[in-house]
Amino acid sequence: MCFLYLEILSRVRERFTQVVEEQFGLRIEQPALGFPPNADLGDASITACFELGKQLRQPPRKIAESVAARMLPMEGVERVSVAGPGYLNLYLDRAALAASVFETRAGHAAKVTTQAGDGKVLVEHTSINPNKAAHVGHLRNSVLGDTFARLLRFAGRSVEVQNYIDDTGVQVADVVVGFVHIEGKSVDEVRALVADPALRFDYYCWDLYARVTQAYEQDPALVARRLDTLKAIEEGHGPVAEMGELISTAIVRLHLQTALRLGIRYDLLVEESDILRLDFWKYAFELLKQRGALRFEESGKNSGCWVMSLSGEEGPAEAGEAGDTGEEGGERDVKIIVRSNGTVTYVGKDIAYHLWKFGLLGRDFGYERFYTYPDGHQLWRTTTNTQARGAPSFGGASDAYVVIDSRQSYLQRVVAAAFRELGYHEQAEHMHHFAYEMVNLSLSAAEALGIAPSESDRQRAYVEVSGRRGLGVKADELIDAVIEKALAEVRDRGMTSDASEQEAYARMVGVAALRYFLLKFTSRSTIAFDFKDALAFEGETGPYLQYSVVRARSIFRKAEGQPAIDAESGSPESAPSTDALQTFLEGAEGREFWELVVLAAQLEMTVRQAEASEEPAVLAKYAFRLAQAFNNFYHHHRVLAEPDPARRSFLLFLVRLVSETLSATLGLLGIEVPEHM
RNA sequence: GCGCCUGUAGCUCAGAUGGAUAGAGCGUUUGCCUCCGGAGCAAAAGGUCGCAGGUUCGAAUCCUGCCAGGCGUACCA
Repeated sequence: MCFLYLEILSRVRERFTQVVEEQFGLRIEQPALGFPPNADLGDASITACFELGKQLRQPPRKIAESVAARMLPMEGVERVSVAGPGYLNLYLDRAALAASVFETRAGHAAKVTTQAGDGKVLVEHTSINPNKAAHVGHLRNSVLGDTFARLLRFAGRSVEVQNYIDDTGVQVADVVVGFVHIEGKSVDEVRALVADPALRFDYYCWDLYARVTQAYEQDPALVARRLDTLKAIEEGHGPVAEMGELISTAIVRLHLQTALRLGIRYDLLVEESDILRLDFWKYAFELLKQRGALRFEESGKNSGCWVMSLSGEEGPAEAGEAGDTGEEGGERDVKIIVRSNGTVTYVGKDIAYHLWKFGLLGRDFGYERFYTYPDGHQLWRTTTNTQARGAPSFGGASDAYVVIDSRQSYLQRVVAAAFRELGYHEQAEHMHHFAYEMVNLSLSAAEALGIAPSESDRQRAYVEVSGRRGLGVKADELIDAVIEKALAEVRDRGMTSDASEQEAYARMVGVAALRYFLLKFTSRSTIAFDFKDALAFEGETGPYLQYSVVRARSIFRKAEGQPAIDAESGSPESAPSTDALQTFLEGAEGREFWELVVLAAQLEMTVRQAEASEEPAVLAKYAFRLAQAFNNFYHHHRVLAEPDPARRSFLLFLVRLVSETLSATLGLLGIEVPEHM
């Protein structure tokens, strides 16, 4: 029997619903639950009696009292009480919950899946234009996507991570223009640059891209070259296309390495060029026309275009919109999908891609092995050769998350609207735009980078990152800086003199600092990037979390070395007896221990909340609260010096339970824990 | 103009489905190593939750209107 919070709460709901139905003949859906402000008032509470009071025209407290009398017996719940104007508070069976959490964390119990988990979930993230080095904003995307994928897996879902590569877009074309028309380089010369070990090709392109953007402003002829170049790249043959391919593949490989430094991996790279060359759009276009989702404009400003109507995009719910009889006559809410010259817009390609994601296109890519990760994990890439065999089955998902910044909301809504127009309402519901806000530069960060803020920048107190202008913090430079700082700390503390160990620890600490920094903000919050905050190792930071686990593990290491402590209690394989647990979890001091157990028991519930709200920060905050609670405990109780063996055994059990929970949580955040730090 | 988002402590931010005394980190001030690791612990100070109404047993949270910011609304991607 499992007593983790998630299960207990659903049992409580069930029971409450049942009792209310028996007693009042009223069927309620999802009774409201809450958490009391402190453990004296209980471990969970039902707040539904207030709502019921209205319906039954009775005082909530009276209802709560009459229901309370019949809630028990219930597995996992020891006591029920009524408080205040009508809270129904539940006191859990402390020994049972503690033992259950321990069994689960120690891997003795079956892993809890927090939901039904039918079908594959696809998470698309990173998707950086392959024409320059990645910057902090891209890191936010990747870390959010990667963390979300990790917690979906924990929740029992089968997850496929895709990275969309816009290898035929204007941004790649711009860099090609730079090489060809500004630097006068040949394909071979660019190839030599890529191969040059002394040169960071992505940094080189970062600068070149900024130069090209500037050059466009001074030389209109160059803008014409840009169009030719884009066309050649889209068509896919000739030296220009070859150079585009060369650049984008080289940059993608560098982006993969950057992501890998933070522990981020992918399953599949989807290339836009393959979507074009396999005519995915043609099939999507046919489908859209067949089902009347697109309309050809014979006249007006959009004459010659295929457009999609966006009115009523929120589904059939809003029938009563009589207001727009104005001069535009509803023409306002249309989106051009096919231009008057016959070419398809970005949204069109995205519609085709998403149809494929859900297995609705009736077509598939070819696949080739692209990269093997150090741990053997295979990364695939799409190709036009659909005859190749041996690849796993990609796509065909039942849920798709797209991690893109919030500026893309409109386009995401257009894709969903297209699905509804096609009659795929179910799939439209399962398309999730995982939106997040930008990373800007704080004034001090801008200053550190030698960027002079404009007057309006000063007023807003931040500077916008701009790849186009070459303004921003390069991802690798930031990772270098944070690891370098961590290395200095690790050396200072002298935990090890082995240089390669020091480097390994510094890498883990630096990555933890950076990942946690990017995760602790909710995605709706704009980050004003500041070096001081991002490089902090104290307070609410990744290293603080790691440190907590390191301390806990250090106790076990020392415990094993003490002959007075037997192997069993030194590293408890099983929980203490029920009697012992009850004894130590009672009373004023027991309450302190109990609060730790409760917190640890809430991991699954927290993961579910993070998943449902599409908010990894929820999990990050949970990790911090758990670490704080543990550090507090650590400071107030000496485990190894405890003279009473039974009590020492219990304290070890508690340390084990919490540290296992915390390291599991850190795993979900992509944070590794070094042995020393 | 229309649409979406944001406004909480000096600074940076949490506050799921309305719930019990609005929290944390940083910074400031002050304590704590005879004790398993001080990247730590504890305490103090710091709040008209942008403003004004409304809904109800109860509002930082929901509704309306203002104010201030951001983003979007391309035959760009």
